[in-house]
Amino acid sequence: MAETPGVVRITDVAALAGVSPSTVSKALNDTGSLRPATRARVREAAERLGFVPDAQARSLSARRSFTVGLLSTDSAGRFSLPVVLGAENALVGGQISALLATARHDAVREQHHVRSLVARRVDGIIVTGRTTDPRPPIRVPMPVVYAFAPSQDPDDASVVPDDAAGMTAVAEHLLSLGRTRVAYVGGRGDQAASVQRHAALAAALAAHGARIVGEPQFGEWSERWGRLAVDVVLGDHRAGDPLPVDAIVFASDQLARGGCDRLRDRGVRVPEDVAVTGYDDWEVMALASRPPLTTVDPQLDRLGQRAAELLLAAIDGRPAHGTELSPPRLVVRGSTAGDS
Amino acid sequence: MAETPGVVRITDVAALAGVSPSTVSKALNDTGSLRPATRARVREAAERLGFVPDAQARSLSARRSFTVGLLSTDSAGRFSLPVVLGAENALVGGQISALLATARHDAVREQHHVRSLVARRVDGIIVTGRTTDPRPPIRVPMPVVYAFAPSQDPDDASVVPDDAAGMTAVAEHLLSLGRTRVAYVGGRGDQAASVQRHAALAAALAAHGARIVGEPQFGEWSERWGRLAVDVVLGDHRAGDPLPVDAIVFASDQLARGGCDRLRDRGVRVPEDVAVTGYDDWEVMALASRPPLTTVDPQLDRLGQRAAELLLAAIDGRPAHGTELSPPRLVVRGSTAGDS
DNA sequence: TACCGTGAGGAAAACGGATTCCTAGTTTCC
DNA sequence: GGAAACTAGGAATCCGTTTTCCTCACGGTA
Repeated sequence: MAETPGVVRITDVAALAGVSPSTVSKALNDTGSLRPATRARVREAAERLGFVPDAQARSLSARRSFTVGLLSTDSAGRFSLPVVLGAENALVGGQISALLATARHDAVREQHHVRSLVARRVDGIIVTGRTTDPRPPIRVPMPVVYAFAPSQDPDDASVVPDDAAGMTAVAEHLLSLGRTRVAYVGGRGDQAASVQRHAALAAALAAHGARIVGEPQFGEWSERWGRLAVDVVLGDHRAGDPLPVDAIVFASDQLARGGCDRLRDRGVRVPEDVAVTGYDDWEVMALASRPPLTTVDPQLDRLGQRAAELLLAAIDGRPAHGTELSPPRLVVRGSTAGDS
Repeated sequence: MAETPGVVRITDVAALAGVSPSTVSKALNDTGSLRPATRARVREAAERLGFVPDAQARSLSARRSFTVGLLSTDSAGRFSLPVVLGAENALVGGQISALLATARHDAVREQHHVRSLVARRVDGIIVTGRTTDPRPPIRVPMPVVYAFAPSQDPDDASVVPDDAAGMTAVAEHLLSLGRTRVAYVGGRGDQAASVQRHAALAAALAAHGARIVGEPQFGEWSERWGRLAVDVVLGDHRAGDPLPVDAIVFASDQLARGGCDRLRDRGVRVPEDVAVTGYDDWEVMALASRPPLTTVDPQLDRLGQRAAELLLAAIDGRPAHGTELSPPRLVVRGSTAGDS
């Protein structure tokens, strides 16, 4: 093959600067001892030619690939996508490239992807999942950080959203508005997100002498269930009667949006009669809801970023252990406060 | 460095199969002349060990990296995500890995990513965008396929959703239901998706002797605008009066959902009085709408897959030129048909 | 002036594992 | 029994950057 056009090699830079390739390498990597003038001349030549060192050749001597794998069990990506993007973004800063591997919830495919990443000698892997339920660890000869879905092995490095902090913020927000009769509506009862959020809400309310009204309601993660759950919570309440609750905490924005719709249908005013909160800050839901939802933004991009930081540190020989919580952010909108 | 544990090399397979590395290579690549029995034995050994050839070493002799870049201008990814996933999926089949590069709508960052991909000697690049509006081409010394957002250069290989086909299907569906007084509500008037869909709808209706009632309405891609647009379309219509339209075609599911909500608020029955259609088949919108939306699924995963196929062909020396249309699929639900 | 230390830059080896000639050994068929 | 065809191994090859020596020149010191 003739030399590929458009690709600039270190020898081209060397020729333009009138030095040897090794000098170029030293100049660009700030190693060796060179006269400042030479260094500058080489730098300028590299700049002029738009030289970017060949990553493959680079990894040859460096014995690392400057590449990490992003393994996602969740191809649909409602949650893992922001995590992946956050991670990718943080990696770019460190001159690291991201290999995408989506396994669409299929163990065989995942195994295949893992092998492929190992074959490519990635420096590390970030594993994300579809839910916050702990997942089986992968066994690979390089550092791994689990993001969003933690590893079942508590010694592995994981970063998960701090749902307890999120729900505590919700509870304190509601209490500060004087709401004390709070109902909880979750999604699937077999998932950590439903259960943990309930537990955190109950604990936060209890800490201020309040508690959840009635049983927590579990169903599915859909607007439909949000609507139905409102009927369950309100029971046979009729317009004019005193309401059994003055706030409903939903475990997702979808649920909360369905809830708002149903409350409106039944003539219950939000937030005057009943305050409503969601979770996730999925803007397309939270903003389209009437009224817009007070919710918790889990800041998944930051979570992904943090996972990338931990992975880079591990690659650098400073591995982390255990599960780290990534802080959420309360977003107050019209469904609890009257101002919008 | 001692041999990294967990990494299976060709020598390991060779040892297990009791042959030499070169024999393993020939067996797995179907080259050279080997006894079928030997081939089978090697294959089994490779299978047992989970051998995946080191991509770097492979690229040494093959003079290609077996890696392609997925350059996305759209980090949020409502549309580019399915495209990227579809592409990634198609690539995996060809033993190709996907390097993710998201540029979040920033030319400088994009340039940086492009350089990085070139430095990694990717075999090709798939470029996706946030909208279907044509985008400036990138200049790189390897094949490029533009997916979703076509290149401004008509000679470049692009794959875009066939909105005309989608809207034609919508028009024919409505006409088959006897609806002839059709209004159109688009999103942003400066975007191709809004404008082209309108043109296609108008043309399809005209082909059957019908035409769009009133002016096309353009606004923004939100449920809010969908609601407002209904008021514009219905004008000062009051319950009981004959309606000015018997169908409203919205350019997105979000718009259509807002439209349905507003129609219901005003006492107009969907689909009995007015049929409603959306676009995108964004399930979280289309299914949560009351009634569920008849819509067009652009099948973006297939589009991404097709882009990957074209790229692989181009890498293989058979480049494509011009823009290819990727077929959509009409999804009929309760907002036009009564059955659900 | 001779010697040594040091700074600057070049030459060449190392990096890595799959691939691919080329050749030797083995079978098969007249 | 010999020649052709087949099978499989040995060793060179692939790539561009990094890194390790080395050399050479220069200046300071004895």
